[in-house]
Amino acid sequence: MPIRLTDEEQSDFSLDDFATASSAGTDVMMLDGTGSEIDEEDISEFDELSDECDSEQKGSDDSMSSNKDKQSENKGEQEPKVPKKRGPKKKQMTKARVVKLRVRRVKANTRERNRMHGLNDALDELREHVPCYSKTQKLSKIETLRLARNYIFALAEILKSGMKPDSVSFAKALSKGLSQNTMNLVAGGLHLNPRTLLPESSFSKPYQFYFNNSYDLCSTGNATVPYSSPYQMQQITNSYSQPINSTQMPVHSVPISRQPITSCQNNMSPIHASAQPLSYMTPRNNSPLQAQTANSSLQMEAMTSSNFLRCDSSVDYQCNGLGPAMYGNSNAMSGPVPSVPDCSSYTLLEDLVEFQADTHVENDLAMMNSTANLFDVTG
DNA sequence: TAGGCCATCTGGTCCT
DNA sequence: AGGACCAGATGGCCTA
Repeated sequence: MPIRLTDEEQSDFSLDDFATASSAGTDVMMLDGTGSEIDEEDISEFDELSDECDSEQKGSDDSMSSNKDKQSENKGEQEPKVPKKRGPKKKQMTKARVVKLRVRRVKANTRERNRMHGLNDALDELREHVPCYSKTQKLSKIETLRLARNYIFALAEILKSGMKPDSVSFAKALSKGLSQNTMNLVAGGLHLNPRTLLPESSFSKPYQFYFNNSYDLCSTGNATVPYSSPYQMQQITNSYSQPINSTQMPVHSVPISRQPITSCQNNMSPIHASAQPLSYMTPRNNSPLQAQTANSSLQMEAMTSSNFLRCDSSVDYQCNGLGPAMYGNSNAMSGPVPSVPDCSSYTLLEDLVEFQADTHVENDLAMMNSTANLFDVTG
């Protein structure tokens, strides 16, 4: 039922009343002296109208038309004649028109507010589907979008390469271009020491030691024994992000993962044996040796840090039957590990996303396991 | 206290 | 014509 306002009633109808009626979906109709509805006017006159409103509020008793007349008279005395503006003649401003345009503006504001709420709702939904989801510490809008972009890239790379990245590389891929705070969240979500995501220049001395000494750890789980076998290096193009400038190397070398993805259910033979390693696994602007040693030191840091859990452990725990004890960290996993669906059935990115949506998580452990499951993708 | 983030208002433009 | 969309402006809140 629309609200019908006569000329007198319009002046008593406050903006709050308009807002209330508008948000309630109630139409407010303006009636002229004869009781018929007033047509809406050209909104381009709103500035002029506002000025007139202001002058009205200042207590001028003069009518608007006489005000205009006075203004034009003054102009005529002081300034040379200005050629008339083209276009339709502006209609005379009346109180009803002021109110009417105001109503239109209030309606538009309400629509805009609702539109932004819809946008924010969608963003909230997106927040729930990227790593590091937390109800208490929400990611900002821009960080959410960046993280989602990184996440999509990372998952796409996994699907493309069929190779399982270690958690540090995965975390670094997710953290590209994010603020330090969000980086910390990413690291926390993957149960890594946030320092592992710092650029190597900011490593403290012990980390620099690892960086300078090319340790490599066997990813089968024993954190105390350096992996001694030489491994292959391969030149790849970093397609994950554009180099900052052309003088910085667009080509990186990374070690090929020695642990191809295996089937969750039956430990089938390694797949994608000839697959390309993940291009985003390499720290940017590193020499091949730096890439190798930095990656190793990061793995060392991740595996030896007693306060942080490697995400890999849950992957292997669930998919290869390896328990967390294999990582020499008895505190690594606490409580029951949620059951894992058949990872071998997740062959498409959509399935991955759907899987994570279905397994919407409420806490870090569940989130970690859910994310960890995404490592295990079969072609 | 400066800076980041956010919600809201606003007017312009585009689309249906 | 009306609504959707966009970007600028503004003020409030929070945090380092």
